Amino acid sequence: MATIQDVAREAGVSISTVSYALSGKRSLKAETRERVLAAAAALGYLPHASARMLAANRSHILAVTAPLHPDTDHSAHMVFAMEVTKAARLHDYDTLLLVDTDASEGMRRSAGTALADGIVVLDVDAHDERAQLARDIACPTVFIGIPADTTGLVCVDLDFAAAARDAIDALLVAGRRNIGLVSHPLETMRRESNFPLRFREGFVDHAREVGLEAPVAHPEFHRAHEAVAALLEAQPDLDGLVLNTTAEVASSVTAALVEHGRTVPGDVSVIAAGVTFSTARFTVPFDTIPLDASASCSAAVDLLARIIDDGFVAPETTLLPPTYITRGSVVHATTRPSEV
Amino acid sequence: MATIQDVAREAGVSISTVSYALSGKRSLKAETRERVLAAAAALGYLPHASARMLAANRSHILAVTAPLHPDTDHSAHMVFAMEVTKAARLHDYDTLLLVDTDASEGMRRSAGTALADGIVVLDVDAHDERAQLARDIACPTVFIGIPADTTGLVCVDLDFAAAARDAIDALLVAGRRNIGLVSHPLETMRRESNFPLRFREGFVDHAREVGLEAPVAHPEFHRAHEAVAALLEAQPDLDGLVLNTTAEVASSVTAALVEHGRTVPGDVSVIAAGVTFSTARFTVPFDTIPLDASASCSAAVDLLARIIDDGFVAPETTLLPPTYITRGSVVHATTRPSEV
DNA sequence: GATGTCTTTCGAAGCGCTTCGAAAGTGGGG
DNA sequence: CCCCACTTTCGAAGCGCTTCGAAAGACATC
Repeated sequence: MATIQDVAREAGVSISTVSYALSGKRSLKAETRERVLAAAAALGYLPHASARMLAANRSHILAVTAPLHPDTDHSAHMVFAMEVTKAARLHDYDTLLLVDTDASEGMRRSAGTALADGIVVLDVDAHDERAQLARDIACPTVFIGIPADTTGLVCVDLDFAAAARDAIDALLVAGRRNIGLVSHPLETMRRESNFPLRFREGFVDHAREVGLEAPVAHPEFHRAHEAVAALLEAQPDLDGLVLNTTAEVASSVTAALVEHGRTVPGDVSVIAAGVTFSTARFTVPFDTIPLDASASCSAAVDLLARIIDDGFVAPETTLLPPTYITRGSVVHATTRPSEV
Repeated sequence: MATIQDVAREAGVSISTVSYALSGKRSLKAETRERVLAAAAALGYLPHASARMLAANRSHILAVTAPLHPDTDHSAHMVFAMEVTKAARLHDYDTLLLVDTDASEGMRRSAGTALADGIVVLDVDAHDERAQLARDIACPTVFIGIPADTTGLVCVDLDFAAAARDAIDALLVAGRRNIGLVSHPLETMRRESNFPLRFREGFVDHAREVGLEAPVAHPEFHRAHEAVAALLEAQPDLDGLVLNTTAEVASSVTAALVEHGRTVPGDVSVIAAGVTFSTARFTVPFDTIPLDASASCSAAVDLLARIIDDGFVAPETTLLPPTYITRGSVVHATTRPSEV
């Protein structure tokens, strides 16, 4: 491996000149800079990562902590880890993956050894132990997700409550007033995974505000049919459905409704909200208010990079505004084919 | 952050003594070692990662390259990345995640800057560009998966051909002779993702060896029904089915067979082989010859650690023997309920 | 008492880079 | 022709650790 020494010799300059030519942190005569760059290219020079880290006191590494719960959706997990990694590369950071039991211990370790310049926390529970940890260690940290107590933290997430409100409003505009929510399994809620709670709360609150009775179902894995049955029991005139649930359940909802003699979107209009999966390939593609991993991760990493690079003091919570994607699963009540 | 200097002062010894006390690379008087350890603990000392890397010329970091193809199964992807990470921790390595377009460029970068001590390559195609890259860069690399040309590489994977043979043999033992294979989408095959090819080849070869006609279906995403129809067309007496396919297709196979008037396992016995997902929650749980991510990743990381630490010269390919999990989806042909 | 052998600890070099301060070179104004 | 300001480049310190060689001390042997 070529070192900065080799480049200096090749270009006939000192190593500090090489360093400045490559970093651009001081001005050099254009001709010198080019000679250095040419020499570096000729030798295939890449700076030694640890030497650079040590001297500059910056690792250009972000740690990503992604613990594993029994109900963790591996697919969503990976998407977030990947999106963080992609966003990080745009700021010239690499990402260290901390999983499993190592999510907390690794966070302490990578901060304590100065291995990581910053930390991105994924899959945040309401009472996540990593919240206190983040306060204790002196390492810039951004949460994707919002724990119960955000004091002293920096958190980024989709505004799930707004997403729930938007979903209800979209159904109201379509003349739907008997609206149900298919939420996540109770096990997930019990663990206080934060976003299903925030979504449900936003849903229930807004329903009350606009004067709706709005039942909520919490189907177990793959139990779409039972969820639909439960909602129809509570609300026989169900004409609007909000899905904040797993891909498995969502993909079976249309079939379940059909089995109960309801058409989609005529009898029941459906919106998937706060979900990471796409409904584009479903029998009936649903209007979606996505939890856009790319957007959340970009926002989080951008923030983190600013904190690390510029000492930016970020607000405790940054809520990303929801966006609405129309796919045709919401139609106005008067146009219901079944009423013909 | 406390440095080794602080520990040395606290313990009243030189920094080299601290280093040896912590690394154990030279013998010290027991009392001295304990004094040093106590001082280190009291100060909450953690060695500065980059300083250690620079001095020891070892980063204790493994890079994991996981590119993204359109048909990539995120879930399986994450499981592998996580299992590599877990296995790496057992050898005191952290893992750097390289995704997307960065899979190749990042491999070059992390090797060229000495950021990583070794590389684990995931999701290997038959003609993967990372194979040549691995030969070019001087960095220990292990492939999980087997490219077409393994010259000069180190590859670890489930013995898919053996898994296919075992699946056929298990069905033969159960008196089944009209056996079909549900394989992956043609798009996946075309990309030459290696394991579906190796499985299919093992299947076709062994079927020929034992004198079976054995049709193969390549359903697109979610098209289990069509695959079953195609196989029944080719083989109306189908009584054995091997699944080396996606979780979505596998989970719908039983329903598709039932729609064609076939019971499982009576009329058609089914084995899922070379798959990462569990069939435990399926309507009929299938006998499985799993592609065990944990086993593959452990084997790969163990190998890589030995190569890095001891200069071990590993064989080009290490095929892991398949294991058979019985779940009741294979019964002997004479016991078919439908023949009653 | 000198020599050799162990054990235990220390000092210092060096890993490859960044960065500060200063030296060397250049040119305009007095 | 000297001085000053500016540009351009260099030298050296230092980041925190590992590791080699050697010093210092203890003890047995001749």
